[in-house]
Amino acid sequence: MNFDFPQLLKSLQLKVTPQRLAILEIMRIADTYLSPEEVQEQVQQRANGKVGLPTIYRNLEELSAQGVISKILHPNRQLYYYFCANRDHHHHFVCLACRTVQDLHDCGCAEMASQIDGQVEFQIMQALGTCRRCCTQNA
Amino acid sequence: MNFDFPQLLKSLQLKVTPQRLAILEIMRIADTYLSPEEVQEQVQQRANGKVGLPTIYRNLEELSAQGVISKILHPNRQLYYYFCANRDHHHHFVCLACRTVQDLHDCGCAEMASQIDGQVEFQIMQALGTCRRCCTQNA
DNA sequence: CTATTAAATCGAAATCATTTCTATTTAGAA
DNA sequence: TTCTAAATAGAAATGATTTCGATTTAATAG
Ligand SMILES: [Mn+2]
Ligand SMILES: [Mn+2]
Ligand SMILES: [Zn+2]
Ligand SMILES: [Zn+2]
Repeated sequence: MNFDFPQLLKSLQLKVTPQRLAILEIMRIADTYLSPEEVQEQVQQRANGKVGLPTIYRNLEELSAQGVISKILHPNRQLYYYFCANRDHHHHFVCLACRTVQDLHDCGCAEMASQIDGQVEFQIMQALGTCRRCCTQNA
Repeated sequence: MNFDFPQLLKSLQLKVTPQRLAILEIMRIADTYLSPEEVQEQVQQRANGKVGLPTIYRNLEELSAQGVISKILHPNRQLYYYFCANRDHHHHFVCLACRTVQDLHDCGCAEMASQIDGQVEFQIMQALGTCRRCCTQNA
């Protein structure tokens, strides 16, 4: 992954704004998935500058659409995003207790897609549950 | 699948109400996924009796939680449900154009779960796109 | 450096799918 | 038939997300 965010944004034809850089930096250092509101809080804490919530929503969605960050599918149906440095094709296991995310390689995506009679546009694949650490603590 | 819905409801410890039976019947005969509002419309058309929207929402969610119907993950983030008679473990390919659903067997769920360091509670897996029929028509 | 402009941001307000609430009804059991 | 927990109805609330119009700004060219 390219951690030169200004460069990254340029390559995506997006203007390099302080708001975007702040959002990207917060996502990069977060070790759990975050809601848009949480991203806003952290951006304000760190950068000490205000960023409007619509701006957060717009950018998180844009970055997600471009594959820079990934969207977490949560049972509560609200939006959460996670920055993953791993650029290889893979999926995630999400701990609902501590909000951490594990990478999952070895998926059956390709063979799954091969049995589809049509044009695949999205492939959703994600596991949810309780990570070992959280299992142990609450046992 | 047990198409004796009264029996099915009893086995799930749910009361056999006309509303539930109407919802189940509509879901069974639908050949596409449906939104709660669409279920309501069709229930009213067919049964000629009113069913409140909260009742529809509550029951669709309950039946989905019990595995009787499946929830469709749609990019617009609204709720959709689909009744699938196939009781074997499998997943779905959803056509966003005509709303039809294809069964997908041969998933890598098990091996995927095996690499997870924790307790899996949900496994989300779904493909979205355009079915061959729709591809052909719009070509 | 300045001018230009499309893109981006802002805050306020709107949206609307979904949920909650409470009174009433009803299925199922005794 | 009586009883009661479960289910339903309709009205109202909810609140995460989106939209809007005005303003600012990044990027480009001269
Ligand atoms: Mn990852
Ligand atoms: Mn199916
Ligand atoms: Zn955990
Ligand atoms: Zn189709």
